[in-house]
Amino acid sequence: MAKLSCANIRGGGHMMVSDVWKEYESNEISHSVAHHLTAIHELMDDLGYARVSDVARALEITRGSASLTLKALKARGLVVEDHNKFLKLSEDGRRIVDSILAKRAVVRKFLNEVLKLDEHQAEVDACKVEHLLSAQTGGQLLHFVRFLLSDDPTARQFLSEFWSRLDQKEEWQWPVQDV
Amino acid sequence: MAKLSCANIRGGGHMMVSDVWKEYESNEISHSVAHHLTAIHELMDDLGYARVSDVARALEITRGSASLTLKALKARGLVVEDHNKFLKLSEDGRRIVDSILAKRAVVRKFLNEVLKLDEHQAEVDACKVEHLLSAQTGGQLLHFVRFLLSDDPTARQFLSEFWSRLDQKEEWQWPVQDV
DNA sequence: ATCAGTTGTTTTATTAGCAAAACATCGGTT
DNA sequence: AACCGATGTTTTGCTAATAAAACAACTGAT
Repeated sequence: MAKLSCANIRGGGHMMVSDVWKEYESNEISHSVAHHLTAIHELMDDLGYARVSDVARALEITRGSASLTLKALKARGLVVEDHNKFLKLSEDGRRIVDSILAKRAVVRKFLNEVLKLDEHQAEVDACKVEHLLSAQTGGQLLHFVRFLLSDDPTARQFLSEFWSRLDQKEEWQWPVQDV
Repeated sequence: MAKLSCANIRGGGHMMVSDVWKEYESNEISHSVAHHLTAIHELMDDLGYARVSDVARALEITRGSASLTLKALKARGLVVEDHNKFLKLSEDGRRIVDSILAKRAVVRKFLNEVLKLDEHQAEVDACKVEHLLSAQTGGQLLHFVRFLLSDDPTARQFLSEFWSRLDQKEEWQWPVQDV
């Protein structure tokens, strides 16, 4: 029978044979790491600085937890620390945040402006998914959404047709399988 | 400043104040749990039965790990055990698997048949995301994909226009933000 | 200068998820 | 009966991510 497992089920544990080829890339960005990094980014925008405590407050976790995670991120070279405990994204860290925010933005836009899910739902689902999508998927989705929401008459016509059908359902149920 | 955290960052830890309202729902389905449940489902289809060892083999984890996880799932009432150690999904378990597989199928179809990502990439990304999407998102996406891939001339025209533009790019880069 | 509040770190403990290894059980061979 | 292989469980240990609590260091007001 077919292998059931997908790319990365494991949360922790040791390196496996199939992972050896990226042994010292360690490129995996967990949900937690994604949020620590984006928190620093947004804090820099909002406050002009980001300390351990600020990150902890933003993420609603204890300072101790943030301290540990951020220590690991400094070790990974994604975050750098000021002479006075002020945090900043490294070049690598910024690249990661950029790609995450880009994916989050395009997913949110698609869910909200195309599928017409309410903003909160769109935000929540985009947040869950942002760090998991491949660059390919993110890129293609971006092209799709851009064209879909462009002035192109084909796109406008398609969308208005789709939305009018959506309105007619209103009460949709959630069928299974066999899409 | 705005709260940065989204629905469920936490991996473990205790129940938080904001979670109390669903204290004994414990509805969260982790990636791991999703795969244990779907493994049982597919094993029933393929072999006609599913034991701890079969699940472990399918997921490529040790029997010990599978044994522990499945014990927890029995305790949660999602999996039931035969008089002779044969596993089966409960009614609740089946409902969860159905919704997961439905979401996986529609996401895979969208990524592969609309965004034209190769099957492997589509499968991997769908697998990562399947258990995270809300029922609303899954439902709306289903309607969207159905209409998009239907015979409707508006949809056909839109898709062919989108694809022709995709072909003209071919080498796309991955810009940031400001979608 | 002292005292309170904020900040950062460390230590201890928890949970989820895994591996590895030891163990027990059952079933069929020989 | 003895053995081998497959199966299921338990124990121990690991990582990631958290909380909680203790601690140290700095900051500011009085």
